[in-house]
Amino acid sequence: MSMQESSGVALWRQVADGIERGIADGRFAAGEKLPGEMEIAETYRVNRHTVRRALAALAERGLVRAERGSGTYVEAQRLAYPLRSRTRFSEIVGAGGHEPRGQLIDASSDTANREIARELGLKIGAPLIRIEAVRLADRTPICVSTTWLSAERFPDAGSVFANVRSMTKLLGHYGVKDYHRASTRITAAIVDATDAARLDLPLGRPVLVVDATDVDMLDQPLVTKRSRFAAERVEFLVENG
Amino acid sequence: MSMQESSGVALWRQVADGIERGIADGRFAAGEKLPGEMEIAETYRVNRHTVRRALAALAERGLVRAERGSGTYVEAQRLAYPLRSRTRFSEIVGAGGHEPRGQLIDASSDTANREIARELGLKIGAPLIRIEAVRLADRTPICVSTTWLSAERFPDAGSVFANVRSMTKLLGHYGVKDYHRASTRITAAIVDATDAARLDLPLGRPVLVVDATDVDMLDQPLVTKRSRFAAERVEFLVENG
DNA sequence: TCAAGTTGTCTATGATACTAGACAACTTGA
DNA sequence: TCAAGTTGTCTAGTATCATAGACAACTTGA
Repeated sequence: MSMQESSGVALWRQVADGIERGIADGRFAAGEKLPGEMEIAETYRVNRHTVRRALAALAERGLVRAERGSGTYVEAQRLAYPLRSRTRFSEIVGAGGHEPRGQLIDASSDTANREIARELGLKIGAPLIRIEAVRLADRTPICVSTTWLSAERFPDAGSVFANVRSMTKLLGHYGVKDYHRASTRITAAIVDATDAARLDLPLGRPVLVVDATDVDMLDQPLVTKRSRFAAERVEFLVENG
Repeated sequence: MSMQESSGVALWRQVADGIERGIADGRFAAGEKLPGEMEIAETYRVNRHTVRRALAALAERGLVRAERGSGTYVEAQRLAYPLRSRTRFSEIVGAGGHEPRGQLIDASSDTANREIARELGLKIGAPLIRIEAVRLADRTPICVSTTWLSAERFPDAGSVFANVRSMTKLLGHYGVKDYHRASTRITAAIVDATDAARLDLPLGRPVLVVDATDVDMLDQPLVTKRSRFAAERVEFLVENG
């Protein structure tokens, strides 16, 4: 069968636009499996290779993700993550209509190096508790963070976090009613092997690395942490002014 | 120079869209000459042939018209031609901001065939006056019409029309103060050679063929006519309700 | 009448788009 | 373990897109 008209818009682009419209208007929900390439080819009356071209274009933009042997899936919308003074993972994720989850990976003892000592207002070598945790929205890992707290001020913080699975609740357990972000530094890197496994992320993908320190209402440092966000799953929003 | 990106939209289409936008927002006024093909090619950084492809697409849609040796011109906006009970060419054209003109081509005697006799309420073979006229907006021919009137009721109508060049005025000359459209039938056809010359239209172009009969306030038939409109120059508006 | 500038048409070449078929690699569920 | 279904990757052929150059046909204005 021949082209009926030369519209000046490539077939693969027409297919890609059609699928994108389907995603935008919810006909294909986030995380859902698209029809097979063959089926798409039939509905649009084009060759399977043309469909693959369309899907490749969508994949490059992060709208879909192909899994060999399984299917092509609609990528979850990037989580909008506003960077405000008051930054609570659970609140941000909940506001996005997702269920926030936290999962303890490891809690151990550590001692303050110079940077952490400066951030927390402690002496170098001061006893610390280091908490490794992964935080998820619904079932999707969003970030892994390494959090350091003073072992003197927050004794046994590791087992407390294992129970409450939320930094906000952990601090509340120690009588901290409120806290806010004192400083935030953002860089990017390639995910390392251990983080890749924890984030369920292929090797080679970029992560957003966030170094942050939270303080209480008297500006006393509470915790400092380094979080690694799967770049393709979040979008930081900086609020100016 | 190579393509900077594969957008899935053909270059000629991008050029065509750009020019069309220019026409739509008035950067290229109706009747105005577009830049030369070479100049357009330079501004869009494409080959002249690519520009020609774009212009051909626009010409096919009637937006521009190429004149060999001279240039490519923006076609006049299609004349909005409402089809109402009260249909006066001069009023419609005047309302569009154009100067209505009429030009007598031929006036001759005729006799009523069955159709015309029925439309005008005459007997078959009744004497008629047949007027061939072309009607223009500014200097652009819009339509040619063949009008039949009863020779008994409108004696010498041909020479009267030659003077007043308006059907409304002609009827007024015979004491008809007002009239309105009784019936309108619309079809389409390909322009014939004589009409093509009168409309200044290339052969092969479509025309809208309108058969209409006007009656006076007592519903007595006055004139019946067949008009051929250059399809690319008008746009009939049917007002519902 | 002539020169400059315009659109129209031809040939040619390379890049890209689309189709077609085959098979490999992988996942899933029975 | 196996069969069915999925995506990934080849090769190949045809059509369209885009570029390039040359010249014809025509219009315009000096």
